Amino acid sequence: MSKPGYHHGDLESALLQGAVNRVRLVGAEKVSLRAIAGDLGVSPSAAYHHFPDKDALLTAAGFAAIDKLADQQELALSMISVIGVHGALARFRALGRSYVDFALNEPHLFRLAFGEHCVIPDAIDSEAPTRAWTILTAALDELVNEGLLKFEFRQKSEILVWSAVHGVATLILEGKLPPEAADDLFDSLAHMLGLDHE
Amino acid sequence: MSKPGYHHGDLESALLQGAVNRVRLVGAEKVSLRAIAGDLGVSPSAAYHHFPDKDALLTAAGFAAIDKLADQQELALSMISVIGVHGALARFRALGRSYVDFALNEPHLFRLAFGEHCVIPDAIDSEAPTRAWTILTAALDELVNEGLLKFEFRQKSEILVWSAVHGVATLILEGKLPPEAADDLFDSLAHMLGLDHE
DNA sequence: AAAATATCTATACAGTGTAAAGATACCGAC
DNA sequence: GTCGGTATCTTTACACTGTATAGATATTTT
Repeated sequence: MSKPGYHHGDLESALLQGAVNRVRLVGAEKVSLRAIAGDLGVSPSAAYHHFPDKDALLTAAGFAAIDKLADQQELALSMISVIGVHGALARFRALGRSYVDFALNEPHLFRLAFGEHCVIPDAIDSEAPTRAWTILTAALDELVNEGLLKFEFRQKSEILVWSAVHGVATLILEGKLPPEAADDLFDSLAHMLGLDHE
Repeated sequence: MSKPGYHHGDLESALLQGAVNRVRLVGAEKVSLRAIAGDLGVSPSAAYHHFPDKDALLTAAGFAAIDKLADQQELALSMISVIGVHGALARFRALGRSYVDFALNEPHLFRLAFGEHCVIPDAIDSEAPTRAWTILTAALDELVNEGLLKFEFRQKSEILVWSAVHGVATLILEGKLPPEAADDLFDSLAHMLGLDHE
């Protein structure tokens, strides 16, 4: 499936992977199609049989990055096996931490994923909600089920929590807030949602 | 100061203004230095006597955009002359609205202002806080003075509020949340800060 | 007035995305 | 199997980009 002949075999996914790698290293604005093609030992024009243009390839890479974030979040969740109240709280916090950590550890992928590429039209009431959204709602559901979050606040909590966590992640990333701001924010969120002690 | 001779007279600020205009229209990634120079009837190389490279010019344009946002916020604030409790609440909300409106009305300027250009190192406890920060803290101070916001929550409210508003603005801008999410967020924030009725 | 300096132009070069045409390998129909 | 069609890849070419270098022109200093 990856024999080096005239035909590559699976150039499409190879290009995508190459694009992700390059973006990861130097950022989306500085990756060149020719470099990605060069890495694969392939002519620059070859890409045009699999993607309409460079922008489309980067967009695909961006969606891959979104998926990587979701993977990381699920991994972070899976590492907390505690059940009950403490588990729900720990998972809630871990969700925020993994989000911010991804932004700081993979700044270029994070920027691509949430930049002007990868614009999802009307996501929240879309019929195919994004994985990140599903993960978040599940965590909030757990908080409600444990009696930690009042049901009447749940709906609007979705927007508040995602916005706040995404905001603090990007503001730290772009140097507008110091790294400690993340934990402060988590404290505030937990407190204001009424998730404090016990 | 702007006579069309061999020497332009004030090329530096003209370039900056031209850069802002072009970014506003097509986005930072698609502006070319040559186009900006062309608009001014000037050779492409001329810019290099005023900015080290294209990136520096865009960065300067980004800081100009940050200033435009602050202008817009102050303008929004100035239009609310009510004093007392209701005034404090209205100003708090107007601050959020103008932030989100700027993002939606000037998406390209907003992206540039908060993108990887214009990275301010360690902003929050910097000795020269940004105007946006000053404006926000003033609004929160007013809430405290009016007895609407408990003093013990003020400090962390700064981070929470800015993060949430910035987050919802970018998530709406990039199609991850619907436009109505902004008002929902303001409601949540007001409610959770204890700023509800009366 | 002459010399020094700042500002701008002209030219050139390497690198970019991508369109067009030709080469090569695969795949299904006979 | 063989043949033709098609998908895939290469070659070549073009317009465009940022920017380095060297020369022209105006301004400022002496």
